[in-house]
Amino acid sequence: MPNVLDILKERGLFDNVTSENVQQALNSPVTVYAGFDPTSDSLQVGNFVTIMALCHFQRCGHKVIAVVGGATGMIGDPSGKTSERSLLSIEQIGVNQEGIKENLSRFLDFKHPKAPARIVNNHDWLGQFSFIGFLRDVGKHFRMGAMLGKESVRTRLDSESGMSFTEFSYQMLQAYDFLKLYDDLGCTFQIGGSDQWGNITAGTDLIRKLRAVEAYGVTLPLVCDSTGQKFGKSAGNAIYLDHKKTSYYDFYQFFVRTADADVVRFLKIFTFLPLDEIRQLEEMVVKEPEKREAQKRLAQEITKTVHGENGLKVALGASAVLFGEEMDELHAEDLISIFANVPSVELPISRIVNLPAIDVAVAAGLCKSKGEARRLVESGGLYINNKRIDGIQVVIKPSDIVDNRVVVLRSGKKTYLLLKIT
RNA sequence: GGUGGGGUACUCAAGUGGCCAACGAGGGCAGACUGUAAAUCUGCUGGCUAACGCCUUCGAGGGUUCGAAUCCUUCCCCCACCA
Repeated sequence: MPNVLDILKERGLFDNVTSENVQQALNSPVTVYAGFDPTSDSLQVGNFVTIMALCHFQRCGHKVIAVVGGATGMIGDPSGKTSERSLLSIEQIGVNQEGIKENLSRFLDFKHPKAPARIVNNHDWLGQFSFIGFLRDVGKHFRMGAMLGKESVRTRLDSESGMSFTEFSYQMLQAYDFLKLYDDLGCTFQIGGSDQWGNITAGTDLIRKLRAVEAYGVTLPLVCDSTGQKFGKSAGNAIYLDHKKTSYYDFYQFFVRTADADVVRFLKIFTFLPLDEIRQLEEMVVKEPEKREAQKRLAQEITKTVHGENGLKVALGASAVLFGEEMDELHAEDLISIFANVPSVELPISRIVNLPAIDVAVAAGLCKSKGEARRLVESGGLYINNKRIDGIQVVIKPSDIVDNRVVVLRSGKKTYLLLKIT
């Protein structure tokens, strides 16, 4: 059995460990957990690093647990945040938790005969506590000095915005999660982003103190692109795993647009491709960067994992057309299938024909306001059926509606939206 | 509880009675160039309007004034020190 730590290291998924004994401890099967915040009903590609790491653990024969932070999500982790976040309702967290379960099932094997992955919700145990009970049973074991020394606490205390007691308490909750998982499921490992260091060590400390057992933590790098931006955002919007939130096409395209400087690193982190194969792709980036073979491969691999063969097919089809020929000879059927499950809006014909293009762009949601639509046209960035609109007075003609059924709206080079006539 | 500092658009940050829809930077959007890359250059970046212009916005409310983000007042919130 390969040591998972070696794999993490060679794939650029390793940041730090809490103990020198980690490598050795991983020579035999262990139980490992990672937490996921239920801030949305779908995970984002920003969660990939943690997900991939969990996958590698499972592939190496370890038991993996995904913890949905149903309770901690109601508090808000201050780590890596500059300001306190708003609290989520219990109902919303329930909805989000279901979505996250579904997302993870695409990566982790929950039916593995020997070591099936499992998902638990920390609200199941943290929700049981009374305030007094928690302070007596858990809070008693925490020292102020250690808590105040945490990076996440110090940065916030030094900042303008300060920190509430609620957030300050977060580390105790996460530490208790770890303890609980150790007691109930024999979990001795926690993985998380490098910003989780303080929370993870809070847990290993608590377990050592109360159970006289060494528990371990492995932190993963915070993945940024070559411009220093945190990985996973496109135009400020997160890329979600749920195709209703991020279409197959947009998902695929997000990865196709990876910069040359990042693509090899991302292949290692976000795919299971053998390193030999990645090296070959690396050569192609150097020799024929304009072909974008590595980027395409990256996008294909990830899209296939997340959305399956079918999702990939849709994304490839759409990409081929939209970055290929004119769409004059295409019919409504083609367009609808190309745009299957991608951003599309239905409008009655009365809100389209003979109306200014800018009004339609707003009605379809391509632009937020008429002013924005006007500016878009003035800068030459609005297209109807891939033809540039060259004046704010241009109206949509009946002939612009392909087969009387659809209109393709486009903003800039790559933002497409299909308008269906009802 | 006391004293002092602060709350400005997506973010940071100027502005301290009219020239402020509000300097500047970042971010974002669009255009050019290109390889659906990077870098660079250009325009835009509260709402409505073809436009003149009108409307809403500077923590919240009230007030002074011909006129306030700017002055007064009450309240809320944050930071620092003291208790």
